[in-house]
Amino acid sequence: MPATIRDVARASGVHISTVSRTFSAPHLVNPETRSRVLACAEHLGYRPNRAARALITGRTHNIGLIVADIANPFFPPLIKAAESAARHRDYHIFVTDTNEDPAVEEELVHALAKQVDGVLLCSPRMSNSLIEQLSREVPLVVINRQVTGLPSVVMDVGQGARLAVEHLTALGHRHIALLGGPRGSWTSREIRRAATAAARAADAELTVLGPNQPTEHGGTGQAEHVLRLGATAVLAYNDLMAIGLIEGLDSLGVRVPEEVSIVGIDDISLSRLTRPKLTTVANPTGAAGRAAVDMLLQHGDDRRTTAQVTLQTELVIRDSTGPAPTGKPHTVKE
Amino acid sequence: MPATIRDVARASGVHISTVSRTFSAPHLVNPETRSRVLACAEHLGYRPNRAARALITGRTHNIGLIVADIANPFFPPLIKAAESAARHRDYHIFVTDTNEDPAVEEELVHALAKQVDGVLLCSPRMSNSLIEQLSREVPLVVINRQVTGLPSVVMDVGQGARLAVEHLTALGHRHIALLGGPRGSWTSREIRRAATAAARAADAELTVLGPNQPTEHGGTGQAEHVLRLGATAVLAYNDLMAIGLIEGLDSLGVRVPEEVSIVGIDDISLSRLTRPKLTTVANPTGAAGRAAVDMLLQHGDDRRTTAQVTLQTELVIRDSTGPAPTGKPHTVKE
DNA sequence: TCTGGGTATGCAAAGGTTTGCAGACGCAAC
DNA sequence: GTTGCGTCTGCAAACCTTTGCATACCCAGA
Repeated sequence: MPATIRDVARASGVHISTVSRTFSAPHLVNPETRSRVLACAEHLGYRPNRAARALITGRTHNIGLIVADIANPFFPPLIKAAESAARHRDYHIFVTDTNEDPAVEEELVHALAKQVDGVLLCSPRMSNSLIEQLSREVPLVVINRQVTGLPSVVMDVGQGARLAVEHLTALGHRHIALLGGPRGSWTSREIRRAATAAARAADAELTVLGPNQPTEHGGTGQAEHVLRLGATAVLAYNDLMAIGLIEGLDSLGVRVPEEVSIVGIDDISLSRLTRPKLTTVANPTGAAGRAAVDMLLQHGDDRRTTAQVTLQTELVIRDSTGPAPTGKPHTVKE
Repeated sequence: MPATIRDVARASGVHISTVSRTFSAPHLVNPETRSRVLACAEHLGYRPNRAARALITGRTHNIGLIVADIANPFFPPLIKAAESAARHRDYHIFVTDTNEDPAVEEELVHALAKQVDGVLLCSPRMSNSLIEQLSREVPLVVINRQVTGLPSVVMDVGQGARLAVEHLTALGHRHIALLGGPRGSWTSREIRRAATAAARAADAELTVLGPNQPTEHGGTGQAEHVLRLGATAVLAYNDLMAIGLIEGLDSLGVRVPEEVSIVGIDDISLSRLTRPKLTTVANPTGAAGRAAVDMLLQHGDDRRTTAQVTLQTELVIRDSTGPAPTGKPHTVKE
């Protein structure tokens, strides 16, 4: 039903190669012929079949972007920035969601390969070795993870975690709980590493809780646990969990930050809307999305580039952190 | 570099057609041969090129999903439901974002055509005639809009708006402001139509403000306007705007719902997190996503099906609405 | 021994496009 | 009247698969 290059050639009385050139190398065809061809194409509603073109040129002008959970407000700004960067270079971004499932991740890379010129793997949950293996199938740029031999963009979440812990210890907190992220998360390991070191340096106790689902619910569910632990401050893997934790504590009658201080990570827009407003580590997600697209596209087919970009993070102090409570710790109501 | 069907054929000593059948019609090939071919394929890391396959079968097993703004929490549940429905039928969803720009919308349809078996057009901002025209290029299912001759899935937002207005008038509100959505939105027009009718029926006054950006910011910006108007209740185009409006009123020192009642639309998860919790019209976004995928896939190539599905909405009463204030209306602080 | 049927494989066209090469043509210079 | 060059266009191969048809073979039945 849709018109092909052959239809246009027939209608305008030229060979298909001339039609092809009219679109992809206009300077090679006589202006008169060109306008005739264009008129016929217009009239027939012809559009080059991008799949067929890609088959021969090897370029699809598409980029795949795989994220762990599109419902997590952390991702949309990154996605939008990537889309904007791609659009400027005449590329399109196809976003897919893995539901935090490593198996789906792998399958999506396979599905995208050959339909895109490269894949941005955002917060992958699968193993490094699998990622390396997949990178032989399609060019990969990894975001929120470092994989040796592969180009990557990470935010310096270790530094952020350190700043957060220092902020809390400076407020007098001696026992901090860390709400870990999901299994397989590089970021979660980094946070843990840095937070542990920072706590030790300040001679404070740090207890790791997890792994947890990186959602509001994952935070809510740990509220009781945090209280039982007797921690007076919590660093959460992300803002969503921090917000969930605030909710959970609230419904247990515990006030934030008077009784428990909470720090999130990401600085999603939502963190400015909650009460109290969330103290959090700001991640430059937009810059990360742009950088990833740049890295993928910059070096054409030259896959040897394995630059690793690290973006700075920043502690944003709002209302969910305060001085450690004096007196004895709260108790869980039975 | 990546292995093709030819490499596998050479390695296993059979014709390429046998390799092809090993993957797409295994029962047609001798078990012995099959396992030999599979071993070679495995060893070479061969994966069928989906683009090439699509070229000949005409099926890509991909579905495009175009949304107006991926950062709007309204969409992710819909996206996830669509993905899940698609996955069950061995399809993949490619999501793209238009930044609320009709021109980008059109371009994306063109880009997706031939790379997908159909496109789910979600909350389109372009004209009906353009949509019809594009539907000749690739099968389309429209969500959140009715276009004659095209399959569509809409939520009965008119009913929702009516319920909301009735709720407000029952609370004694005589002057309601309606925060309209973006230009080109079918939903916005429906809401306006239904709200106007419902207000007239209750003998209340309804003032339409807009068009507005369907974001938090779009709501914040209208706070002063609403006050100046003297309206005691507001129905917003979506929850994001409602939340923005609450913020805006809050910073003007106006209390919700004591002085102004606010109703949103969508019931995004965020609406349960704000203070006060938002009264809103719940949209069955998940069901809409699933229904759209079903409609697209159900009828194979039979494009004549133009079923129009309407899903029910529901008013969820929370804490942002209350009795109309007695006494004189508030005044804008200068 | 011949026929018939079933199974496994090969052959080649097809799908829509790009692109290196070669041919056609016109024109200027010698 | 050649030669040579430049511009435009056609030819056909190539990209990687799938699939209808033909072929080859084996085995059973008569």
